[in-house]
Amino acid sequence: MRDGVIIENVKHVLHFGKEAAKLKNRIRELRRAMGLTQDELAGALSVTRQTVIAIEKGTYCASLPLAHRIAVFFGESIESIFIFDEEEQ
Amino acid sequence: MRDGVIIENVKHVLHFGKEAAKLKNRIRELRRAMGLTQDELAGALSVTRQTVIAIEKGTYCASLPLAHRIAVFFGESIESIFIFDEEEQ
DNA sequence: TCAAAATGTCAAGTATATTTTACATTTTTG
DNA sequence: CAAAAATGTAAAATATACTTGACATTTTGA
Repeated sequence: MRDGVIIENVKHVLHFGKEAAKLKNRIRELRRAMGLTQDELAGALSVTRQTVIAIEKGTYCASLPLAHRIAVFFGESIESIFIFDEEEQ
Repeated sequence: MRDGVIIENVKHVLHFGKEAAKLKNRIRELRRAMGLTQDELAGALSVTRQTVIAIEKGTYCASLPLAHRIAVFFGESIESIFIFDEEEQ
């Protein structure tokens, strides 16, 4: 036990976007319609491929700035690309 | 020096939304037009008053789900409430 | 068919958004 | 003017978004 020294080492427990579950999007569909790969889209949006994967899968929500870049890139509005499940009471 | 044990205790350095600088919004204006207090708006949006303050001031960006709730609350689109400075080349 | 390209997964780190608490300043109003 | 209400500020914690790197599986095409 070495002198009673305790080092707490839990940096962050694994999270998984609670909100994201409610938020679907049409990104995969739009990306494929343009014949783009995830990597190419990631480049166009200045994010990593992991981010594209996570957002397409709904693992978590895009930030507002990213949502805007996505909307601009596909020439549509944020609200037409991201579908908010209507149970906001 | 007590036996060479080093406990690093820097949890997180202070950040300040880099993106937020580019993102202005009309929330204060819209809130006042409805005669609402920050606290009342916060309640209506299910966030704290601090969050309303920070977003009105542009300290950081709202998340996409919150941006959506704000848009619904004021009956406008996300893009009409949040103004993205156009230097997204 | 088999190699390359595309997609998926996992883990740990960094960045940013949001909360909580507490107090200070400004604005409103009796 | 003084009290109350509204707004501002600050620090530390938690939640979520995004990155990096490494490797596994699926899909595609010569």
